[in-house]
Amino acid sequence: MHPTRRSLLVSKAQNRLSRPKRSANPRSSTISKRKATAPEKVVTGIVQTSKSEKSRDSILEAAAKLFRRQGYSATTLRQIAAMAEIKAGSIYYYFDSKEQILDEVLHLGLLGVFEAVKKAVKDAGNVSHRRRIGLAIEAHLAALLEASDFTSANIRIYGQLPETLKKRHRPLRRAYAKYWDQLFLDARRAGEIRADIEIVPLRIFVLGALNWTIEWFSLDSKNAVLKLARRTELLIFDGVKKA
Amino acid sequence: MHPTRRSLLVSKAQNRLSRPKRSANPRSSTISKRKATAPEKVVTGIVQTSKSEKSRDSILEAAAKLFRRQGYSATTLRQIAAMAEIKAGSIYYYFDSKEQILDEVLHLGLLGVFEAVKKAVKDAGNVSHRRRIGLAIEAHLAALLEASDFTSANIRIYGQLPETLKKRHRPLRRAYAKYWDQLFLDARRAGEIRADIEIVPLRIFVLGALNWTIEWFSLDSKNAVLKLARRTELLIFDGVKKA
Amino acid sequence: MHPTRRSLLVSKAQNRLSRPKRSANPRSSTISKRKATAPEKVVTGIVQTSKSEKSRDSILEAAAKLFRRQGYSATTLRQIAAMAEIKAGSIYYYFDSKEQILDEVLHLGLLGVFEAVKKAVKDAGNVSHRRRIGLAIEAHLAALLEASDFTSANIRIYGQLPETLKKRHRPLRRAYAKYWDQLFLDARRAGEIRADIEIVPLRIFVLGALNWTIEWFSLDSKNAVLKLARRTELLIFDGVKKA
Amino acid sequence: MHPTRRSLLVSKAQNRLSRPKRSANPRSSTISKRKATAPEKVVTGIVQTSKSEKSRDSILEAAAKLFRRQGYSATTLRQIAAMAEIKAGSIYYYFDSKEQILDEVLHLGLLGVFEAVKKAVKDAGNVSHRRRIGLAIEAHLAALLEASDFTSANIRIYGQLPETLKKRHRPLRRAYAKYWDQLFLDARRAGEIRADIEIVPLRIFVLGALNWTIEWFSLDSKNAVLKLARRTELLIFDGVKKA
DNA sequence: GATGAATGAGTCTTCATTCAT
DNA sequence: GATGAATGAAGACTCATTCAT
Repeated sequence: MHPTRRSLLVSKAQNRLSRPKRSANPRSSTISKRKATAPEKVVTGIVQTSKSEKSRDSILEAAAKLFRRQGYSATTLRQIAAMAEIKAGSIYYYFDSKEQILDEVLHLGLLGVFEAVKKAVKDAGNVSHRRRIGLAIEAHLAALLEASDFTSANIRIYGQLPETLKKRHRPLRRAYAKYWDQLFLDARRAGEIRADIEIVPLRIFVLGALNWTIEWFSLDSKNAVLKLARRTELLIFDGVKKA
Repeated sequence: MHPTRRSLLVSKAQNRLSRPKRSANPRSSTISKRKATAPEKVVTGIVQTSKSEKSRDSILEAAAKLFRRQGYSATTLRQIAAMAEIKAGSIYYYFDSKEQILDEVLHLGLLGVFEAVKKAVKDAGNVSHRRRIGLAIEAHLAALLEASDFTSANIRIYGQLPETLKKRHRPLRRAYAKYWDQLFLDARRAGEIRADIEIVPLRIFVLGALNWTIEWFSLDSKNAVLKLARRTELLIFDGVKKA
Repeated sequence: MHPTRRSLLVSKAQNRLSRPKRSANPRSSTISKRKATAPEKVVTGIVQTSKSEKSRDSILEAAAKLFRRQGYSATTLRQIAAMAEIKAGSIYYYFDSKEQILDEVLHLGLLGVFEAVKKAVKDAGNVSHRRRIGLAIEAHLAALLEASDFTSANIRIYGQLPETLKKRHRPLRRAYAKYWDQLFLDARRAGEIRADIEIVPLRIFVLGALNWTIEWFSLDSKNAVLKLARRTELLIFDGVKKA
Repeated sequence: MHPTRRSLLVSKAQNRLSRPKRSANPRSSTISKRKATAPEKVVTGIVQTSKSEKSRDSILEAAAKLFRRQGYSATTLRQIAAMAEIKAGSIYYYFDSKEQILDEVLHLGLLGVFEAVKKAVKDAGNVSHRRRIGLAIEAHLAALLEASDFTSANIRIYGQLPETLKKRHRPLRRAYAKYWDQLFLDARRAGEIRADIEIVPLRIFVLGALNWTIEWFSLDSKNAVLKLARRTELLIFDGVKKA
């Protein structure tokens, strides 16, 4: 995920995330974006993240990596701090609680796949529905297996979180599901998917097969993800039986 | 899982599980099976578990349910004790550590699906390979979604455990994977699966799709699992595209 | 320590030890001695300890050994039970509490040296004071290093016990100290010890040197204790300097 | 023990003690000594310990006092914390475990006597061997009975610790014993001790007599320790018998 | 006589969190 | 911005003790 993208995501996240710790939190993304327009940055054309923001990001990245690997409960703030190369106490300069970090990680993770998939589909232009879905599969897998740890953290830990923590993310999750349903629906309408296939079970089936890859997959060869995506598309569309 | 079955599983588990807390652990299922031959039990034909064993089992069951729901780290011994209706300290009469409980839950869970699937396949008799695989799918889903919480706990939490804890279960996991590979291999040899389908990716794909159901599925209608199994078999074999 | 002796000690201990657990405690040594006069035992002339008493004794012996080795706090009832080859719960058939076991161990230990020393001195007959003290030294060392673990347990752990537990044993301890003081006093009066030597510091010095041997000594050669005793007597009487 | 001395000891201890809790432990005495060169401290000439170090030291001091009084097992971290006037959890900011506290207490205690004795002997200058040994005796007794609780804690509890804990301290203990052996050896070579006296038993005898004083001695009069030392020297060299 | 099963109080230890500096 | 120091609540685990059988 590029810094630019990240900043965007953070800013959106910020909107729906909890109570800023201090009345005027200087690290709210609103301000950071404002800072991004500051002279010296405009010059380079690159979004320079301030030192402060770098810390904030490295906390999130460390958290994502650890959540993904060990789960939420098993991850301590000290582990996160160590990986982010700061002291545990400093985390509270950026976040109100461990829970808030989780919230942000989850949100960024979901936003990550969602936007990647949408972009892939949009960039596809005028192609067959099968191809469009194939590209969505590839984007989903890439977000999960290649990009950042945010998406994989989300997929891995979401199921085990208490209701309270899940609640906030349900709308976006539902939206993502709907997006896939639409892809399949369009394909069925266009006759590229048999009429007797029910959409929701299909989506569950497909996303399940995709998400489960975190448990087994390890990035070895160059375009492993691409190959995996192709194979998966093939299985889904053609099935396994002899014609 | 029937008590009978469970006892069997426990006894096997016992063999490979760590240091029995007391030199001669009287709660080993070996003894309980011996007890099962006592007069009054022979009459009823039902394996009566002793009070002691009931406690042990209810600890395991509670642990499985909680591990499945919240993960290993987030589950406290007090929660397990509360659900098993004993006091936390008493757990240590039956187990040496939380880790040992985990070990046993994981083992029973894996043994559970594995034996269920093997049985389903064996009982199928002389049927097509597709049918055989369909039955395996059904058995796997049933173990995961209907039977006990052991299998679902295993599937859900395994990925987040530290290496040390996973290690002990790897052999059986590998055996289970091999078992599925064989099912697919046989089907391909018999020409029921296209020759260009690679077995290992297929198995990963299929088991992923099955396992992921824990994240979404909730037992509502009567034969929900059966329907799910049929639909999944259809997707896998026929794919989604129009003939 | 011979069973006979032991029984005696136990009976005395009993008198000053705490509240019998049950109104009519069948294991009080009074009763056990009565049992010892039962026909079949009179015949053999040997004090046969009943099975019950054997358990009681082995608990005490195990406790002494463990207290000596690890201290009182670090020793668990389960360790004692294991070494006595019974189950932890059964200890409560013989003793009211861990504290009571301690009490008895301490008492037996002190009584042990005390009586051994008195006997050695009495058996010496008409000898020089130096010889008498030499024999006392030997007896003390033998009780400490050879005989049972009761005396060494006492010497080792007494200093770290809370006041409440020490209190009960103070009278006997004082009596033992007085006994040694008398030995030295007699020797001084008889001119075998210089007149300028103060008795109490001398006794502290000597007993200190003797007691400390538990920390270093290990029984290797046959009459190691005897040699140690001789050497110690020599050091005490002659000192180290050239005549 | 003076703060200065203590700091020194701590720093040496630090070197050989286990895994500092955090990569760069800021409470190492190295830093504190550096701090000691800060202006205001140079003025007073007194080593001002930082607040942090004060806590660490008071934990150690409390531990030493309690270990000495009750033994290691019987001492709880809450007791240590209470005496050090902090909360139990805070102990873990400075130490990894109760065991590490023990380790440090033991080490400081042994180092304490050892250095005190060496210093006393070195400062003695050109004196008779008897006088030198007399001074060593005095220094040993002073370390044990007057100075800190570290040495007395060491002497009292060492014998009851499990092998694992003793192991680390054996080299220094052996070195201390060797040091005394050398003192006696020199004296014997110089003809101040009879040729027939064996060194090792003599050292055991002498140190035993000295160490045992913890069990009885209580500081009452001003130069009680000095008197005790003189008396002990006299007993050792001249023995008790009439010339 | 003896024990299997259980418990409650307490132990060491961890950890999110706070806050003065 | 950042951290060193501290804390309280909770976690896993231990242990003396109890008691029905």
